[in-house]
Amino acid sequence: MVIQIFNSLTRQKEQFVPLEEGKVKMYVCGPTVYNFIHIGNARPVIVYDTVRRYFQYKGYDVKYVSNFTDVDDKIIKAANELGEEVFELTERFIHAYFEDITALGCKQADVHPRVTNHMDDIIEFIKVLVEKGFAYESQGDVYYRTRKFDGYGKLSHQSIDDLKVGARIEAGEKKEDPLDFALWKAAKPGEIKWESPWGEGRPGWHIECSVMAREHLGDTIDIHAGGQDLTFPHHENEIAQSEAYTGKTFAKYWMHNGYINIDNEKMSKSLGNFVLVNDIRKQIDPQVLRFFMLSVHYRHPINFAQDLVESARAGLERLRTAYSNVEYRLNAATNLSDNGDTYLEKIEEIKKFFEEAMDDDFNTANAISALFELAKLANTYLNESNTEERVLNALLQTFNQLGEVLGIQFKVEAELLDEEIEALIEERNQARKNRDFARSDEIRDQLLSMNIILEDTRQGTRWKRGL
RNA sequence: GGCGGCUUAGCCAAGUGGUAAGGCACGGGUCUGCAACACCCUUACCACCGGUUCGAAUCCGGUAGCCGCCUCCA
Repeated sequence: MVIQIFNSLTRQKEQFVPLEEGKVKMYVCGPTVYNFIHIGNARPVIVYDTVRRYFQYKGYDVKYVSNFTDVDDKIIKAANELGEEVFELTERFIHAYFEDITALGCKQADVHPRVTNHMDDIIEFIKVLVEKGFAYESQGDVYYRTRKFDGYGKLSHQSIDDLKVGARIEAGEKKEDPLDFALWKAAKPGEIKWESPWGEGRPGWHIECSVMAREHLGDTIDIHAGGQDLTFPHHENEIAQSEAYTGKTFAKYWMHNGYINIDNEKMSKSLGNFVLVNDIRKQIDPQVLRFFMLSVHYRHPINFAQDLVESARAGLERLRTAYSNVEYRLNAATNLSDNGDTYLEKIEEIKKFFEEAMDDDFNTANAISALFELAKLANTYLNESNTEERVLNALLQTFNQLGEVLGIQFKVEAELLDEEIEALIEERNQARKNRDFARSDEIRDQLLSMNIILEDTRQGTRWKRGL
């Protein structure tokens, strides 16, 4: 099957055809590193990590690039407020970023380019745009001449004149046209700065992505992705810069994920309802957060609320329980059943359903429903009196394969109980044999208070930790 | 004003022409010493109005409500 991607550029689902057979070149706009990331920043990281994982599952060789914006106004402001050097601040939050996304089950990109490491490339790029007449210098700033670029507005589907209506016109404007945007900004006294043909300064916000995408992935890339809010102006401007520079298509497919609301309200500074990944992942299992995010289609808004996360938690727990129950049964497989093939076929059907869901514009909500089907199948199988290792193994393997695509682990690391707890379980089983249920219930409650949940089965007493 | 999105059961959420996946919660049942896990059963006037069609949650038109973007920083 072929993957269909909803392309923001055409506003349609399109078949994914790679530029180069078997390869995918992806660029995902990364964070401006002046603070810890919040869950709104985390959504694209999780979503596109999953996209990447699915391409890999399908056998593609993916080159995944995601930048760090490590110099910009917000960073300079934060550094000033904290009395910290810009590079110290950014280094600190880049480190924190990796910690956060790793906890969320996201792999690092193949390349994490930083603006400050590409200053020469950026200056060179701007120079070419000036030479070609797509940019002009004005009092130490350099601006992009949007009127000069024919396709301006094609991503946000706005005509340049409509855009102009909304554009701010400010006094003392150094731009020729209000729609023009800065490629290079002259440094103000005391600000971090780099030498350039236009004087000391630093790059504008949009130019970095054009430069770094080209540097690491080439003139044309397969997929360029980011949050919906980046469509305009950021991505529109990237297209203008890159296509003016190369004369080629910048990105074939544009993907944009929806926003996150907090308790049905927009996350905003004024409301003070920012949820930092660094805080929330200490309260909620980050795997639950990831599972929660993937339970909604990536292009739709998602509402972050305690009861909804709790419901996701319960769902993930159901999947994990099914997984560990299959594992537990592996020790008691009789290999006597005669309906193993039927189950193996059903597993294949579920896998197919999963793939069809993911092929259809990465419909993770449906993909997750396939996992619930798998759990139900596993549970039904475990109710059979005879089970075969090959079926149990196929169930576990499928859980693992599909979980790998979503970045969700069902397997809980094997853990040895202390002798004390083992002894308690043993004591309880003795008590049960002796029909001393008062004592056995007492022990069960005692273990429960240690977050150890006991489940009695025909094959013995199994235990798990609460999620 | 321009462009776009959303409205499906108590809650969440799939579903773009053939009378509604899945999850959470609730209720009933089976299993269990009791539980837990699990399984079975039950639960939908698809915002509203009109149209196209043999047939629409799905297409078209309209209405209502909610939401996003329309250039950072100064």
